[in-house]
Parts: sequence; C-alpha cells; structure tokens
Amino acid sequence: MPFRRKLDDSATVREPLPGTAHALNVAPETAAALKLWVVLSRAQAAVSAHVSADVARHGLTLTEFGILEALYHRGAMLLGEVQRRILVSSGGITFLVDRLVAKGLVERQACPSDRRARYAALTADGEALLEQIFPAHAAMIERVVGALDQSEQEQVTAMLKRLGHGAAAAEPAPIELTNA
Amino acid sequence: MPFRRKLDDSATVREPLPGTAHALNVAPETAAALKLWVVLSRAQAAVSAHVSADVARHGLTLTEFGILEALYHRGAMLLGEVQRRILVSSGGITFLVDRLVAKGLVERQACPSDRRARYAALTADGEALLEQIFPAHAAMIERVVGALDQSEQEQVTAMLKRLGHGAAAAEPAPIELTNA
DNA sequence: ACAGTATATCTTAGCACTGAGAATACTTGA
DNA sequence: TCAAGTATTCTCAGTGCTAAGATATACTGT
Repeated sequence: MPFRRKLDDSATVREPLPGTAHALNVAPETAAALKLWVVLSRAQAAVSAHVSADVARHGLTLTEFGILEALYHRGAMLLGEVQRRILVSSGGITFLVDRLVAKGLVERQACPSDRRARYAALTADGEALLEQIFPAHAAMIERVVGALDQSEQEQVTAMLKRLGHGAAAAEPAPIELTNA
Repeated sequence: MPFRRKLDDSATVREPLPGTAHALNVAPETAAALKLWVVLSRAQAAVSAHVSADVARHGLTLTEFGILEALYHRGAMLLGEVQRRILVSSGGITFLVDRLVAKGLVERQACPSDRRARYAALTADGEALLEQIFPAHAAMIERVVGALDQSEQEQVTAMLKRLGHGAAAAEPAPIELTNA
C-alpha cells in the first residue's frame, strides 16, 4: 500500500472561508531561519518514516534499534552512556532496556567498579539479529537519502553538524533529558 | 536551570568491558548516508528541544503550535488539510483540535459545500495569542539556527528540501499517516 | 434512482516515552 | 569518620500521539 498522496484538490470547490490569513512578513534572515526549521523537520520525518517502517518489520522501535546499533558498534555500555547517546530520559532507558531484555536481545551486566552502574550488552541472539539485518538496513538508508549524491551528503552533514552543535549550545533550554 | 552536560568521564575509570564491538566497515557511500541520517536526527532534535521549550511556556505542544501557526498564516483550513500539513494521523488531528477548542484558541466551522468536512479556524483569542508570541518565537529560532549564516541556511534548506522530497517519494513505506 | 466506492471526521484502545521522585552507591572535604 | 553532595538506575503516573475501525456523507456509473 504505497499511498501516493493526491495533491490535486481540484475535485470539489469548497469556498476557502478566507478567515484572515496573516502574510508572513518578517525580515528575510528570519524567513530563512523559519524555513530551515520547517524543512529540517520535514526531511527528518520523511527519512524517519522509512527507517521506522524498516525496523518495525523486525518488531523493533526506532529507539530500540538505536540501542542495539550502538551496542553492536561500540560494545557493552553503561546505561547512562546509552542514554546520552540515544537521547532518551533516564526512565526511558530503563524501560527500553527492559523491553530488549524481555526480547532476549540485550542483557544487563554488573559493573565491577561501581555497584550503582550497570552495563547493557548484546546477547548472542542480539548480535545475530544485528548481523543479519544491518546490511539491508544500511542499504535502505542509502537509497532513501539518495536524492543527494555523496559529496552533497557530506556537505549537508557538515553543515547540520554545526547547526546541531550550535543549537545544543544555544542559550536557554538545551536538551533536557536527564533528571538529576 | 541551564544544565550544561559534563562530557568528561575522566572521573572514575571503569573498565570498558570490551564486549565485541563491531567496527562499522561499509562502503564509504554507505557510511556517508548513515552519518547523514544520524546528524539529521540530532540536529532536528536539538532545534526541536528549543522550540518545544519555547512554546511550552505558553502551555502549548509543538504540534498544537504548528496548527495555530498554520491557521494564522493561511486562514481557516479543513481538518484534513491541517492534518497533511502538520503530519499527524487522522485521529490525532481530531484530538489536537479538540484540545485547542477546549483552550478557546480554535473553533470548528461547518463546510457549506460538504457536510462531512469541517473547518478549523482561529478564534479571536487564538489570533491574539499568535500575534503576541510569534515575533519572539521567530527570533528564537533565528538565534538557535544562527550557527549557520543566512546563505548557508539557504543552501542547507535547498538540499534538505530535495532530500525530504526524495525520501517521501522513495519506494516502499513512505509517510503513512491516514488510514483509509 | 441506487449500489458501490471513496472521502472526512470521530472513537476507542493502546503504546512509547517523559518527568518527578526515590533508592542506592560513590566521592569529597572537614 | 562521617555528613553532604553527586551520580546511576529504577518506579510510576501521566501525556501525546498512532492505528484500526466506525460513522456519516459525497461521488460515480449504470
């Protein structure tokens, strides 16, 4: 069910009920910023939809997959490290790891030097699963972002990295995910 | 409570428990695509955190604000139009508009030519609110994306637009939000 | 006219995640 | 040595949204 959105609303003419539209009249630099925000969100959502659908076929959430991927590529990590890397709340990481443990893909391991801390690590099943699905996953992402060629992708990546760091460092209300 | 994250984990040395890290060895074009996806998500999240926090100060969700903004700048719209513009499910738009109606910011209006359809329109209160908060909101976004100068912003916007359209059009599992 | 199909919204159940607080363990300075 | 402060994880209630189905209305071909 590919669902191609129909953009022709030429079907029925429904008087648009004017309802006072306020033309966006702001300085051009403000307009550029606002447009960037909108386009950034839409692009992320569009790619995200594909990635979500892909991992959902294996019964996984995007966030769950993010954890598995992190553990696969970096090995066992403390829950707090995973949390910061995946950008979820402290409650969220507990919940997510619980779920992955229930699925038999991840296990908790005690930290020998700090008894408060716990490691999350892939089980053999988890490793096997990632080994199996990662290549197709990567290929799919490559295809979905294929509207840009590799050098364009690298350009955008570099700029978005600056943008992201700038935003994260910008004055009030940076990413507030932990609660301690 | 600005919460500056401490990135020095030099405090305690906790043996990293190797745990079989799998080096990401893929073709460079695949690596570029994967990195783009990660950076795109992080940048979006970083900006989103600011925008969310900003609208939350007025008791609004990001999505709610999106609806108000759309109605402010384009005038009354059919629920379905708002839905496609804001990218929420059909159930979601009903719920969101209900909430905005309860807050007195939006009202439903019958469509004279199609009795199934309803318009969403700002109330006088809704208009007043947006008139009051929009300028500061726009200024805040301008500041948050300020790591890029205007011409860089325009470049990124153009590329992200292509990326987003490409992704939305890419073969299986495009954005699937309605349920008909 | 009328059946069949498509469209627009609403209803209901449920899920993924957040936020605040709590329990425990580590660290540091007096 | 111990009190105060910090770090790490967990608990639990609440929130914002999605998905699937229901209902009502409109369109289309015969």
